[in-house]
Amino acid sequence: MQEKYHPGEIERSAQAHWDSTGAFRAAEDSAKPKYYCLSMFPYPSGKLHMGHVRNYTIGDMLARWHKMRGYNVLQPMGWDAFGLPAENAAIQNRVPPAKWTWDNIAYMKQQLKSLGFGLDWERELATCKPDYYRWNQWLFLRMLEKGIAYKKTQVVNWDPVDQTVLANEQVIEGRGWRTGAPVEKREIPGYYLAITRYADELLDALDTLPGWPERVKTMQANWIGKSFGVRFAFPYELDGKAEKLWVYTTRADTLMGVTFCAVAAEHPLATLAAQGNAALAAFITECKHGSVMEADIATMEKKGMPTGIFVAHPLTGEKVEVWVGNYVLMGYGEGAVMAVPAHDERDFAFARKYGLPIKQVIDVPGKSYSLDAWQEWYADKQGGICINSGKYDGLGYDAAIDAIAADLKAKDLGDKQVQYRLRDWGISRQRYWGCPIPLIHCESCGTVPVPDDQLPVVLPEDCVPDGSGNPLHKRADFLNCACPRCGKPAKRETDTMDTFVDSSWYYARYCSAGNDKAMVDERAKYWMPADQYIGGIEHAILHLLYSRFWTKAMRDVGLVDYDEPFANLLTQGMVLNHIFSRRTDKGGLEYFSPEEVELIRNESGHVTGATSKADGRPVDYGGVGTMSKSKRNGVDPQSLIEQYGADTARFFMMFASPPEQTLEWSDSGVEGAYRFMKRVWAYGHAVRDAVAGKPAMPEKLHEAPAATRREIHTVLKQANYDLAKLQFNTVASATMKMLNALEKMPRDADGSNAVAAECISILLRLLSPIAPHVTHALWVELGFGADILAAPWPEPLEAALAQDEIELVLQVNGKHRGNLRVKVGTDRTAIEAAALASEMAQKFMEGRPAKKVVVVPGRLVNIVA
RNA sequence: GCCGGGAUGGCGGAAUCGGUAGACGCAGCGGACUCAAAAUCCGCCGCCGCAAGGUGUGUGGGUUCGAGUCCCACUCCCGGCACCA
Repeated sequence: MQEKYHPGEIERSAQAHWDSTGAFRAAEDSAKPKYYCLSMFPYPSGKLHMGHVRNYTIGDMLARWHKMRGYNVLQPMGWDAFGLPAENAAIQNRVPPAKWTWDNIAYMKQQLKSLGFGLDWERELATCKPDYYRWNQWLFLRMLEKGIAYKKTQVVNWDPVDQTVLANEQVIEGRGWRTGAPVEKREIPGYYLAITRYADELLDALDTLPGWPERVKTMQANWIGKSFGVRFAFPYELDGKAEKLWVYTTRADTLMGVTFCAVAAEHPLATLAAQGNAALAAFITECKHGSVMEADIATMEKKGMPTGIFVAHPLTGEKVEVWVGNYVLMGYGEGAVMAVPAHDERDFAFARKYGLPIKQVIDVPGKSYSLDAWQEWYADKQGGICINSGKYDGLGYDAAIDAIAADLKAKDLGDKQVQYRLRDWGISRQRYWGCPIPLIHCESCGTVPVPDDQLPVVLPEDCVPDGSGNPLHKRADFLNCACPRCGKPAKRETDTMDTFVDSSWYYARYCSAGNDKAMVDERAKYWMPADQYIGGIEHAILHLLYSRFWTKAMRDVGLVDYDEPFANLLTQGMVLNHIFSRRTDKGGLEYFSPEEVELIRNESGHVTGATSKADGRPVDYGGVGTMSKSKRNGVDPQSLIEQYGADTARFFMMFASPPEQTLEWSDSGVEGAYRFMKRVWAYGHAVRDAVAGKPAMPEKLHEAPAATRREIHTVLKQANYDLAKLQFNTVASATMKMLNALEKMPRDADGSNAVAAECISILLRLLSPIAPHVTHALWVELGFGADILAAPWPEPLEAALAQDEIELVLQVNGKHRGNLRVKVGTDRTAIEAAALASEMAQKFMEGRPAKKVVVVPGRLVNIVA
């Protein structure tokens, strides 16, 4: 064994040991309690980035910690292998997405191995493999049978130049990213999953997840957005026939303040009014431009135009004009809203812009209403009472809604209704690199499901998309088939599934690896639900909600017997880096990686801009943002691993900040982690002979070794507390504190060898989940055993922690003035007396008598003078 | 815009229940070793001040013997917003 620290050799040898002993192969038949440690699988974008290193180091840390605490641990890994970046790479390099994806997987797998993660590779999966995605297709067909999957129209971003559907990400300021052409909204048919049927269960079951962060549960609850309101109609006549314009509101108490209604551009009333009204037709066309993203819609200028159509107020019969508003969405609610400008901020702004009447119907005592500016209280539900509302005057929020809903019901014009913000999950994608939707279109039989025995519908792997639509349209061998019902020639569906489908159940498939007869089997019942799920906070809503829904759907098909997939959730913060971009000639956006630019900083060191190293011209600085392939701001950990080794990379990543916190990337500081690894290695060698003698701990230790031992056990106690909180940065710093203390301990006093032996064994075990290679090598070298993974997790000893004096903080009037040493167990009166008698207290009391003395046991004394 | 989160030295961060603000590192400064450099080791290190001391946790208020921590109002930054994953 070498005295100098060579991480490359140490790490190769430790990894070879784990491989040859099958250290991380998980078996179901263990008497130990199981611990399923699951990290979100990566998209194979090419190389690992720092977010992956952070994610998987956290997971590996938890897995190894639990293994040493006696759990039967499963930690699998796989690939979220379908998706848009593979098509983008194909457009750029003319390489089939399949080849690009498999090459990336091979490279990233080798990177994961070099980081020493304790993964069970025998359960590896990739969602782009037919033996995986056939089960997406199979369950989709079950959902179709149960009516959970159904067809309706969806609104998509349409690039009129490339003649293709764009992802939201591909729309930049309302234009196509490649063509720069203004994007249009287009309605096309697609398949939906009725997640809203599970809305109540998805909401209520959040209470059964104590191991989930409150913030994630709050976000999901708000996303589901259960509201109690009133669905009612404004009656009107059309060609002599009675019609109704339906709307939904949570503010029925303000119904008497309605001064107009607004409908979406796609609403039938808008279409009707546009006939013979060229201006309105033009406005409706204008509304159909722009992106479908909610953020864009919410921030764009609110515009509207009257239709000339009037409906009747359901209670007063007064005429109310219908407007078309660009902010009303057809796909949400009824595609129409009532407008109460006096008590809704958006309606208020809209009414003021177009000179529409504003009628105050809610009053809060002590406040005065003014049309000059919107005030927060106008929308207050709690303190207000109805005014200008006829028979409802004087009623509060709840009473008014009850009365108004009852009157609407009596007129058969509406009733109370529970509504959700959550919408059904549209899973159709007009893209090539995804799981084919297993349907066949037959001229005689219509849409026919592919029979189970013909699954999977295999995606051809040799297509190369060119940016102008789905290449499957040109693949005769894929497209043409026989109708399963009548046998006549038919066409396959070319839409593929949203990749969120793939990631909604992969964790259950790890547990049933290799089964070609069933989606999941008995083994899933052993391992699921996952005891710990770890992944980025950016998945707080969509991926986690879809997975919860998919689990319930699988349960209802009888595949699994659990209700929720993830018992405990750790949402790691994003790893951020600077973003640089430049507008292309066509109006698209080109990103620059941080290595390709020279930074411009202001006096305080903040980045304000940059220039390209290639051409010297300025690039736009977009602030910091999450590391992503598309923004080209990811940092490849490979150079770190090569230069310093995996242990340093892992240690630094854990040390840098607590897991849940956002981390702005900077590689200064890696040196410190590397220095620490070298010091651990050197200290191990320095005490090797002392430890080899297996020195016994004496009954009575000398003062110096006793103090060192107390410090190590105190730090260990804190570290174990921090581990339970999943606060790994202070666990890393605890190992540094331990080494500092051990290095300072004089090695000649009686018992110092025994303390060194005990404490280095504690240090190595505490450090092993973070830096498993160096600790594995030293554990063996120092003769503690053949495998540190088999060693028990260290616990602090009470005997080592005992002390007879403690130091209290002495304050005068709340200001820290000194310290006070007292024997353990000194009573309050004696502490007060000692405090008052102390020199510092006398000095700062300046002769004033003590009005009060606050004693916090074990902590401080505060004299109020 | 809406929903969720965050802000502490030059930098990353620590401070468990409201009780010594800045643990542990990075950077910096001074020193030792060296022909020299690297590596390593020792010391200093929030700001103002010679010192005593004062001051300090994004901003402004409040509660308390005592506030980074609790309350109110605000600013900026990050994540999500349903076709990035």
